[in-house]
Amino acid sequence: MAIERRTTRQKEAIKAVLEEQAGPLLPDDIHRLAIKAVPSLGIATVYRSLKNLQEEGQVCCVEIPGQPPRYERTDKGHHHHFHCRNCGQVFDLDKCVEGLKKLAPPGFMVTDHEIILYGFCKACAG
Amino acid sequence: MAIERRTTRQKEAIKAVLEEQAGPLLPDDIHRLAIKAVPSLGIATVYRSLKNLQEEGQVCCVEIPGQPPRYERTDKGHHHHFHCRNCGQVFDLDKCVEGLKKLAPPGFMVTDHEIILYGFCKACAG
DNA sequence: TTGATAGTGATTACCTTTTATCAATAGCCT
DNA sequence: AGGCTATTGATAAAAGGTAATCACTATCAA
Repeated sequence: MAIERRTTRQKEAIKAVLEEQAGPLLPDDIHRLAIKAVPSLGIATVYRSLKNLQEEGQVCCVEIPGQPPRYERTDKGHHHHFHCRNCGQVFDLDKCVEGLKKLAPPGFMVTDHEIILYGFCKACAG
Repeated sequence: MAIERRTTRQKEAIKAVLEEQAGPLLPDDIHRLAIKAVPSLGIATVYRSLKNLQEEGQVCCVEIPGQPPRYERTDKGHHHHFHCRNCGQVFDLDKCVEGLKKLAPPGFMVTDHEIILYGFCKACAG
């Protein structure tokens, strides 16, 4: 049978951090934020929980080229990301664009896509 | 003074591979292809040459999320990439789309962007 | 042709992120 | 409350890609 899952303060804290946050977070960010609720929280537990949450489909992985994976809730629907070149933060973009499939050459089958905008966020551009 | 640069069979072979190839290549791909011209070619030389070519502006780095950097010539102009989920190859897409800057929230400054299509290339979809 | 030295190749070291280890702790069922 | 065992935290170690080392080779100016 499947392994019994127990509710722990650590897991709850990690889930809460992902719940509150708008954009995707690095494991280290999650650790830094969740440690406020559970000071003893270790980074290994963050990685373990993220793995479990991914398997359960509650969390997914967001990759910005050249950077380690970030994680966010899966319940946000189709969206893309903005990466600030100054502060490094990643923001969600809720809209998408049309005509992406037309970029592919004939014979190519497009199943999905990714758009990443780069620049300066409101705080860094101001 | 700057270090004197010498012409070698190794560098020429690496440049030739990048010249011929359509899409961006992994260091390992470059090695595998260039070794046909120079059988003794070591992987270290590939990394060294790529670094030099980047500094000289002849080559740039292309990153597909979750994958190690690939390299391609810089003389191809603005374009995007298609990543085949079956064979893993990366193809160039010469067109782009409009309205990308509109995806960013008010106050955000967009300097550049990246579009990556995923799916199956002609050979793998057929 | 020759000599100074940039370049090479095999290997090792490195760096960063992620996973494994393991004794100790803490959920949860009875 | 008691006991089984999932979970934790500190640490070591793995994994993957890249850079450093160093003795040897090869380029190129003289």
